[in-house]
Amino acid sequence: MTGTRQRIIDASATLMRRQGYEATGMKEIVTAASAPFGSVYHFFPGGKEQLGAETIRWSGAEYAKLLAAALDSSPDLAGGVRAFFDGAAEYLVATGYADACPIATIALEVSSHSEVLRQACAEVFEMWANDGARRLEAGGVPAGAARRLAVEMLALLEGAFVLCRAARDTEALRVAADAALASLAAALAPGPGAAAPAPPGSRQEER
Amino acid sequence: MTGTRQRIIDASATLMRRQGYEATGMKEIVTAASAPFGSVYHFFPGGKEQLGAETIRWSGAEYAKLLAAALDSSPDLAGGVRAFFDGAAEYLVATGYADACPIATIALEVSSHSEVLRQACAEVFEMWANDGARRLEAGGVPAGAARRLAVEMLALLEGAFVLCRAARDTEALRVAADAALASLAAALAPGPGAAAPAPPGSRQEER
DNA sequence: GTCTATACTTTGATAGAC
DNA sequence: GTCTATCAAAGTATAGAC
Repeated sequence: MTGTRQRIIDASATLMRRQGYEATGMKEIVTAASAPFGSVYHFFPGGKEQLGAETIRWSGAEYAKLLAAALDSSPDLAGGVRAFFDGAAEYLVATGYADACPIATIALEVSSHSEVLRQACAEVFEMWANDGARRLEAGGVPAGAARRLAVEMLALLEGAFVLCRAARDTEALRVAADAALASLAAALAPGPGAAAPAPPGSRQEER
Repeated sequence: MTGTRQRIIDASATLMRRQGYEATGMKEIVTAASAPFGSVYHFFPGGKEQLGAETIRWSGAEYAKLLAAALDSSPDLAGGVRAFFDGAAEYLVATGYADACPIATIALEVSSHSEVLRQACAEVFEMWANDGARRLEAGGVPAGAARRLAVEMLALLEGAFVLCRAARDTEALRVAADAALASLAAALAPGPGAAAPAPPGSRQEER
């Protein structure tokens, strides 16, 4: 049995992921969490902003686990990256194009409005980029290129989410996945200009 | 002297670009537009949703002009792409990381809430992708790769905007620009595996 | 600590004088 | 067509009984 406090965060995360921060009301959250209205101010005396900050950090940690699981699902890096993008697209379609990045909507909404929430989003993005860079480096990407490639992949993912949700179509995610894999292959190649051998089992695109 | 109606759209575009759709109030808009409150319902009988839709379409068309101007500023494609990303980063910093994509925040907010607004955003993104693909093709990118490359660049741009606004840092935009130029160079290369000659005057990165 | 009732503010929207 | 006054509803937040 999960506690009331965590149920509130769960409900907040689900609603804010789909609707954003501004459109999600405190009453809506406690209703979805099956909690009395007063509870939210008992557990989060800082009000909506505190709840928002905790929602962002919790969602960010959960999504990092998802990323790790996808990368672990394949022996080679390319397969893991492909699995993550494929899984994101599948989930997006399954939820009627509602559930993409758990914090991107909030990030854009609050960046110029709440320093507390903006920073919480920044920390989550930074954690994802760091985690990604470490995994890339462990998989053979040169140290000097790992961070750059991780940020590139994250930007491709986030941008594709924006386009896919608006279009109700997965084209952008498929394009982003191919682009991410092509950049990965280039980074894994021994030298610039030389063609990288395609890892076995990966659907390598040529560019 | 611009009309009241256009002044309202201007104000709406500026505010929604920075704060999004939900956080921007009708009263805030008419105040910024120096218009009486009743005017907004005189010109936009459909209320906030109609004003939002017109704001999205107008902002989208304006941004398309900006894209065209950047691409026209350089004789070669790579220089134009570089100019656009550089200009976006410069403007972002100049506005205190407030002004990035004019419609991305709205797109994420309303995608699961208003079909009218979602479609308006989808049409704008589609127009940008189409414009981009045509320019790429005119610049020498093979017909089969132009659309894919345009969508990739758009995703890189949108994703970088999300990351840059949250981090208050231009790293992601710089990474996205390099990635876009690398993909462009690969698409312009005569055959896969062969190195593309760097166009004169462009700051070509090797990967 | 759980829950209800309510205070106060702001929202989108309308009516109607001019 | 311009502008003011106002409405009903929803927003966040608080007080206080239990």
